[in-house]
Amino acid sequence: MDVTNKKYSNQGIHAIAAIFTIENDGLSALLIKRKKEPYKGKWILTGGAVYNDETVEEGLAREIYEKTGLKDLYYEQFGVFSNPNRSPLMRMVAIAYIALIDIQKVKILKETSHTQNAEWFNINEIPKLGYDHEKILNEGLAHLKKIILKSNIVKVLLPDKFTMPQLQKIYETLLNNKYDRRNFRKKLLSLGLLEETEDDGIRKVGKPAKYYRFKQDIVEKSIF
Amino acid sequence: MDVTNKKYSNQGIHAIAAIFTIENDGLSALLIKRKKEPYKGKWILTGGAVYNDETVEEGLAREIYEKTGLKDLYYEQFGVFSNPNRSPLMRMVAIAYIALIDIQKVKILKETSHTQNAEWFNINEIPKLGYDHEKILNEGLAHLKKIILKSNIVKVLLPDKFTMPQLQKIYETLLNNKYDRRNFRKKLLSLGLLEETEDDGIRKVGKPAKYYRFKQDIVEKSIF
DNA sequence: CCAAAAGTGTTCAGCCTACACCCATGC
DNA sequence: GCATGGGTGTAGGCTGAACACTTTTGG
Repeated sequence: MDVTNKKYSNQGIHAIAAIFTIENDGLSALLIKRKKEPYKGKWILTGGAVYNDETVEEGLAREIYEKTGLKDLYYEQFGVFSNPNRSPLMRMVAIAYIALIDIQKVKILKETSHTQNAEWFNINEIPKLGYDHEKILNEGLAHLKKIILKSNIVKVLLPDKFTMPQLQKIYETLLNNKYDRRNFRKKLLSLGLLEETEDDGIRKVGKPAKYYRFKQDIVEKSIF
Repeated sequence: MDVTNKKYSNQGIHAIAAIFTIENDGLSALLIKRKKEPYKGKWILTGGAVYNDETVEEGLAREIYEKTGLKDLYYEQFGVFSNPNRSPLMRMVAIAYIALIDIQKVKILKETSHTQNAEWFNINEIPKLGYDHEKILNEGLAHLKKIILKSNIVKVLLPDKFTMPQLQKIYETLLNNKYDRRNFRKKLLSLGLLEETEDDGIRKVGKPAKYYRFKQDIVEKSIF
């Protein structure tokens, strides 16, 4: 192709992630407060321009680490946003991902991280966002709800060991639904993805729950 | 962002489609014979660089029309290929789509089109492809097989009116499976997506089949 | 011993699977 | 009238939904 042709020059790629986690009070998304124009002072999703020598996913991981201190997230590409005017300075095509992380990993990091400008927002309390990020976040959320049904992706939102009630709560939060305790347990165990593991010794009120873990990594399998 | 920073300069976007149709002898993909270096003489998928003033999907539709004469296909984005060396002249990120079209529309076009370099290949007889297009085609095919289960996407592979056996054959081809005629009919009718329509008058051997059409456009609904 | 939370089993309905015979047409 | 291809119904097994009581712990 003709490298100097004006039709193609000055294009760039944005890698952008809607980062989600589950907190006690439900699903949360991570937002960054922008420090520079354009959209100075606005909340936006995490991401940025991809360098020439990295894949889009490498660029995304780098941007997330630089801006939030988080790493080793689970990523999944779900869309492309390419309105020619979506970014004011030059033509940028956004490649959009959802990224998922277990809240416990976030908590461990929080004490040492450079997250002064990053904050978790409950999904029902998202402010207005800069760029086209509101659209990206909404489509990312829809994608998350879809994939939660079709694989054991919840694995990445949970600690290594977890109880049935914890697992059930995540499905109920994400799918905005209630399930019968007995049926839920039967269903999840029948999928053959879980194995029982030993108690973690922490005692709370009530009968202690059994602990489980996922036998294998992410697998495509219809959950509901 | 800094528009002149070397880290970001000289990037471009490829929109690339694995175009599929159903012919009598099964699923076929459209390939283009490349006329220039690099990969001169090799078969590749349809696509090309996106202009500054168009969305990726607009660029894709334009490229497909320029190179094959086809238009009004159904598109669905399924992946991003961004190995920094995937294209020799400059850094190009490929945004990959599947595109689907009814073979009858292709036949009508064929007589007048500029498709000297485009040819349909049965999916089991694909030659070696240039660039990373073999990988893109394989992942596109996997995507197609997935979505066929979850929506009435077959609509775009069929003429407006079709018979149950025609419909069944498409599912069997794509899913590489056999279904019982009675159960297939029951299942498809129970989804409520089809309505009976009048015969097209064309007579062949055997008892004439009833004709159906889809009541509405593409809908997400689990088919199997 | 009381409150809190988790574990457990059975019944019913709807759906999927397997399966064989009759019917309308062209030649 | 025969060959070709399409249409149709039923019985059994499986899966998902509804539902209430018992068990273990902390205080």
